[in-house]
Amino acid sequence: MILDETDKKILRLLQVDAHLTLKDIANKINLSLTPVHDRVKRLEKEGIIEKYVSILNKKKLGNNLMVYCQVTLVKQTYDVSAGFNQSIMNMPEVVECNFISGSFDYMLKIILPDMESYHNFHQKKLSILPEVSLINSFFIISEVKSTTVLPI
Amino acid sequence: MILDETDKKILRLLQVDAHLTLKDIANKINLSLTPVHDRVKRLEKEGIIEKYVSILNKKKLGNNLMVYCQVTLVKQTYDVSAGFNQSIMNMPEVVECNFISGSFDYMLKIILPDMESYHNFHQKKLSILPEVSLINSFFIISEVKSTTVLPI
DNA sequence: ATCGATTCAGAAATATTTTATGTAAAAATA
DNA sequence: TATTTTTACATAAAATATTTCTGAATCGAT
Repeated sequence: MILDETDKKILRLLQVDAHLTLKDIANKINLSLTPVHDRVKRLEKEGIIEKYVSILNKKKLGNNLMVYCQVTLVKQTYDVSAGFNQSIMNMPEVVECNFISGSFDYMLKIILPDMESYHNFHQKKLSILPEVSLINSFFIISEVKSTTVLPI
Repeated sequence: MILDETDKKILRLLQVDAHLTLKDIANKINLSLTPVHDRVKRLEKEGIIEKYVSILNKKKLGNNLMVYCQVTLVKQTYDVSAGFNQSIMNMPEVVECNFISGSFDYMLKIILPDMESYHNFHQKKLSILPEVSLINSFFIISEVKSTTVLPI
C-alpha cells in the first residue's frame, strides 16, 4: 500500500491527537469531509492505523518508578524463550519486552508505584521464573522523552 | 484526587480503546450517559487522561528496526545533560529517552527503517553530538510486548 | 474520443456528544 | 432531628460529528 502526502498528513495529525474530528482534519489539510473520512477508514482497514488509545498520566496513577531490566535466560532454546514470553504477557507492570542480541537476552521496561513494589516484583514475580537466570536492573531517574509518534 | 471503582473501570476501557462511545462505556459498566460523560470530562480535566492518540503500525510504515542505545556523556554536568536532552527532543527516530543511574547515562529507544538508516543516524546524528562520549547499541530481534496500558 | 477508475465536494441520514432539567440518596450543618 | 447542601445519577433535548448517498471532475488506458 502506497501512502501519498495527504495520507501522511492525516497520519501525522491523528498520531498526535486522535480526538481531532474529521472536520478539524479536513480544515487543516484543506479538503472536504469525504476524502478525509474515506482515507481514515482505508488506513484503519489496511492496519496502518492499528488502534486508538488513551494515554494516562503515570504519576497521577501512583506509578513513580520506571526500571529497565536486562534479563538473561537459563538457556536460549525456543521452549525456554516461549515460556518466558508467556509469563511476561501476563505481567501488567511489564509495558515493554524485547528479545535482544547481545550480552543478555531480553530488555524489559517496568512501571511500578515505588521501590518496594519493584522489590516485590523482582523477588516474587520475575526472578522466580524458571526460565530466568540473571536480572540486571537500571533505574530511571528522569524521563526525557516518551512518545508513541512514529516518524512519517 | 481519588479514583473510585467506576473511574477505574472507565480508564481501563479507554486505555485499550479510545474510540468506545460514551454509550458503549455506559453499557459496559451499567450506567447512563451522564455520569460517564461527567467522569470522563473530569478525568481529562484533572490530567489523569493526558491525551488520545492513534497507534500506527511500525512495519507497515517501513520501520523494521528497533535499537536500544546506552549513551554515556562526556561530563555529567547539568549543561551537558540539558544540551543532550534538547538535541534528543528534535530527533523523531528517538521514541524514548531516559536518564539512568548506572554504568551509563541515558537509555534510548530508536525506531528506524533498516540498518543503513541506523548507521546513518549513529554516525551523522548521535555520535556527532558534542555531549556524547560513548554509544552502546542493542538491536531488537523480536518485539514480545509493547503496550501503552498502565496497570490500574 | 470513450470508458473506467480515482478523488473529491455537497448534502442527507444516522449516531454521538454536550447541555439542560430533575430526582434520590448521602453528607454536612443548623 | 430537621434542613440544607452536595453528590451521583437518569432522561430528554440540542448541538456536533460521523456515515452514507449522489454526483462532478480529473486522469489513464484502451
